[in-house]
Amino acid sequence: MMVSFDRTKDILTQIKNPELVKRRHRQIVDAAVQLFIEHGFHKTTTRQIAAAAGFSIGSLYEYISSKEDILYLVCDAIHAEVERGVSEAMARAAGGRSSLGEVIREYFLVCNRMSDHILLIYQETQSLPPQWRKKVLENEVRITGIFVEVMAHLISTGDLPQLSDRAMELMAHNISVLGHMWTFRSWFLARHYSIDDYIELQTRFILGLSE
Amino acid sequence: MMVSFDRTKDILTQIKNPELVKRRHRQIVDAAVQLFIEHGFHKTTTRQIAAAAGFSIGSLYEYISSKEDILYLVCDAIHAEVERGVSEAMARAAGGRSSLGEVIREYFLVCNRMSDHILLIYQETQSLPPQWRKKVLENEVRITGIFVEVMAHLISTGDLPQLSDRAMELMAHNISVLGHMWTFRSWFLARHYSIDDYIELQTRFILGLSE
DNA sequence: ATTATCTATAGATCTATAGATAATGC
DNA sequence: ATTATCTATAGATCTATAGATAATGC
Repeated sequence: MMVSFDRTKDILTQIKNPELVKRRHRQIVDAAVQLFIEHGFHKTTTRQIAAAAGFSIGSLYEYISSKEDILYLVCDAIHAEVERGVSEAMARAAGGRSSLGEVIREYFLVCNRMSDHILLIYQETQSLPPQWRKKVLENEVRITGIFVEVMAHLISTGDLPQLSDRAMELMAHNISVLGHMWTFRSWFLARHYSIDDYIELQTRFILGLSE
Repeated sequence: MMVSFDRTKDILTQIKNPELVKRRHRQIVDAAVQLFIEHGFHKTTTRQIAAAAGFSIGSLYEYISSKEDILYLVCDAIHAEVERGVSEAMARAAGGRSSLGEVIREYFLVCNRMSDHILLIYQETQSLPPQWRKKVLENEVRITGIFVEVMAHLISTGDLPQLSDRAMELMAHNISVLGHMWTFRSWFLARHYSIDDYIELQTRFILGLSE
């Protein structure tokens, strides 16, 4: 899956042409995502990344200044892609008479589609230097914030029962994490439930409906 | 926090005295848990582990045959400790007239107490060789299974509404993961909720009660 | 004699860079 | 002249083991 990218500005580089930097960063990210998913961050070497991106190890280091830079580019690109997916999904869900059920459905489908990428974030965020780990966690909060907004809107239109702000915020986190759960427990869940089963059962669970 | 241990049998060793092996393995685990929590598995060296455990690098390798062995011992010890905590908690919750609310409360308190350890499992399980990753994931299923049993019992006594087996199993996974969520989102949650707030709100959420 | 421990290091990486070469634009 | 790329390797680790030494039990 292609992941979008635009965090060039945070990374030091020797190269003058900004368009070129952008293109090379994209190549680096696309190569690294696949390798990290397959082997993990630590077992992937900078040489492998350079080779997969199609240039030499020397050139690679003209566009980044450390291996951690690559992980940051990767995490940020994944979040951008997830956020884009969620925003589009929200727009689609808001098309008809929007309901929380549809929002959950669209979001869980994004999680299903980007399963490997979300798992990667769970496993490797810790390997980032602190200042960048912080940025990556802020991305996570921003995505959760989308659900808060949707829920607040649904409450205002009466399509969702009244909730305190704190309960609503926690519910937004729950929705986020139950989406992620499909990715990090798929080794079990996917053997017992299809993604559609999962969505249906979890929607009932979240909305507090009995069967 | 001390973590218990009994997976000596899986690890090859040159040493004849089984009691000694057990004691050394425990030392290795106790040293490694702290180092892994602080620096992660990959950034911790075998020398650091040997030093923290109180013997030489040469001796360390008499008791294990690879660095991954240590990670396996650590993951297994953590699961044993969590499982012990959960079992005790279940026993306590079952003391009076047991309710799912009390079970959740006791379990979430275990997660709160073992926060760093649970986080470690989330981050480093991937670094295990496949056969041992499998064992670690089985541990996770076993712990979830405890909730399934409790819920089945509560349904049989009428203390919990009727549920299909699949819905019940998924609910057990949700309880597990929402407990873990307190550990891997504490960077956000702990700033807004105390553990008691968290338990109360999540209990309402899981039981499908309105406010 | 056997078992456990230690010291010293082989051997294998891997990241990051220096310096040489090629490509581009005036 | 300037910018981008490549090759070759310095320098720094780190895991795992070989061989020497100490401790234990008969």
